[in-house]
Amino acid sequence: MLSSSRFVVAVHAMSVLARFRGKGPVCSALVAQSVHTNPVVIRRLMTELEKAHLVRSIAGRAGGFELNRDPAQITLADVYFAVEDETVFRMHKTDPRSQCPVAAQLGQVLNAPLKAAECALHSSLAKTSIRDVASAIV
Amino acid sequence: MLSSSRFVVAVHAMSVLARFRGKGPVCSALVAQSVHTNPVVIRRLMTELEKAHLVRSIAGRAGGFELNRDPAQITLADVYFAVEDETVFRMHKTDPRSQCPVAAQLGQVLNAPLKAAECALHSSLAKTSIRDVASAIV
DNA sequence: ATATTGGTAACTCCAAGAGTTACATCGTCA
DNA sequence: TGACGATGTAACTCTTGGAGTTACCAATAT
Repeated sequence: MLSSSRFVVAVHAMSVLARFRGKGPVCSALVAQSVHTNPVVIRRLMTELEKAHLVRSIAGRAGGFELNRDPAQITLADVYFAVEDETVFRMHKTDPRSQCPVAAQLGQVLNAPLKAAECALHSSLAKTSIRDVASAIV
Repeated sequence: MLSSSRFVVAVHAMSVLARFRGKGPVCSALVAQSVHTNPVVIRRLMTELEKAHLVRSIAGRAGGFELNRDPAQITLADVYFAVEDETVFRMHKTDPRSQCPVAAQLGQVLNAPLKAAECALHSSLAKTSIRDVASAIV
């Protein structure tokens, strides 16, 4: 499985937005300070979250980012799959015409169980919402 | 989530070993040919699988690798966690003394749901054995 | 003895994330 | 309407980690 810290950072950012909900947009610099990173990194993440309709951006002066839905309606699964576009399992190159039947057929054989595992991960992450996370923070 | 192709390659190698089970050890060069990689890469992987007691190595001439258990008793979860030692989710650095309560507490708050998700992944992968994989290959 | 195999160190190569700087663009507000 | 403060994004560097490769030592069957 390939993992960066993108997912956790995205959850972090979404939690900040949740806590500022109703108080106007939050600028990337403020989120970046909390995450302890660069504003551009946050904006790039936000671009992906916006594509997934989880946040919206407001341009211009006094602009920033807001959650695009009730935080109770945004789950960790939503965030995960918005930001980690790769599939969970990375295949190596297999040659379907290989002499070795394992090399030739492994991809197809693993397809179902790996999909199932990805589904299980999704279901588990879907049980926790951004509201759950944000409200657990004092 | 951080993913390399290590997991899938390990399953590939284990499947090859399963098919040669009872016919003596399989050398790294043969596995490497099937996986289409370098024998050293296979040996390095095998070292990790051996630490997890999934395979054993036989040194010297006519040596190689064998499964260390009945392939029906080795699951994809065993292989996954033998080879992807990282936890599934990578945290960013958080400062517990941060002014921002999100930064200070996020790690602790996410701990349980992320553990649960990792568990769910484990359970799903545990449903498929190396025997299942190997026997699905003609 | 010798040939063949694993074990492992040391190095290079490559890809991807993260960080940074710079700048165009947008929209508010004085 | 003009300036300011924000996003959007390109371009670049730095770092990290996996993968590939070469080389050589240790082990062991023949």
